[in-house]
Amino acid sequence: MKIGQLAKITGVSRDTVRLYEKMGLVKNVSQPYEYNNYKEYGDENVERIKLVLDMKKHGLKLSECKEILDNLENHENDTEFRKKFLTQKIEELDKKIKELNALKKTFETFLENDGECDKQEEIMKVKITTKEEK
Amino acid sequence: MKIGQLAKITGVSRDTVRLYEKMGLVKNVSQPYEYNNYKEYGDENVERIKLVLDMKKHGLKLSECKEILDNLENHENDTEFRKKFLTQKIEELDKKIKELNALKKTFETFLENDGECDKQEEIMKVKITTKEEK
DNA sequence: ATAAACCATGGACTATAGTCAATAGTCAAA
DNA sequence: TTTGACTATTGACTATAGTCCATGGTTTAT
Repeated sequence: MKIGQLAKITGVSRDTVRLYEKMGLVKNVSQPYEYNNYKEYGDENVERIKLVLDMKKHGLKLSECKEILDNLENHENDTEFRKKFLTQKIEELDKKIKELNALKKTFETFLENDGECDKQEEIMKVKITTKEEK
Repeated sequence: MKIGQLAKITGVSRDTVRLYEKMGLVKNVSQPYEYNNYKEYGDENVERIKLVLDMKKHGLKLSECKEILDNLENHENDTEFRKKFLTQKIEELDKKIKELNALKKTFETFLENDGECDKQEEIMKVKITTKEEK
């Protein structure tokens, strides 16, 4: 498929596809054909980009996404490696989920304490402590 | 407290504190004292920065963190507003948690399918489809 | 056939979130 | 008292993740 179609399907801009291509997140791209100078993008790039967007959404930077894609693709037959690698990634996700739940709880505490102020008194109130003396 | 102490407690650099101060994430900062040109930072900034780091970790940008802090601090007595606002933030967190769980499931699928290839064949295999003809 | 929409490439530009260096003054410990 | 650590401010620099533009060629629909 051509770049425009790939961009459209995945919902990113052509420029973004080109950036991802340069970074190695989009692969299996043909050389520009002689007869029209256009390039052909392998279909798997749809899934690659979607996975990248998914990971990016949760704070992974593109270099980290690349590392993950590379590790999975470069060890297709090394079951041991993949198992270790994926298990680790899953653990990292679990950690993130826990953190998010903690943050959620923080907000819920703010909510609960409203009306009967308590914790947000500490945290959210601007105490104007103008120390002018030494 | 002075900037160095605030930085140390929260684990960010002095420069970061200064940046946050300029952005309004760190507040209640005195003018530089005449006798030594140093500034005094209110203690609440510890909690503010910690909350910012917590939110940042999950993809919120500083401007969004500021919006949240501002909304909470500027509506201390508007229980209705706070309730609506916090409820919405909590919903957003829930959405993120769901997304993370989905991503986790994706990785778990990769893991399960190892050995008996299946889905990752589609996604992870580089099919070298070198189309040279029109 | 011609305009609109597409493609490739390169470079400039933007926003975000910092970090670093220069300058200059202050504090604290040896 | 002098060195090292701290502070303020400004501006430059960095990395990340794009976007936009210019140029020039191609394809497609009218």
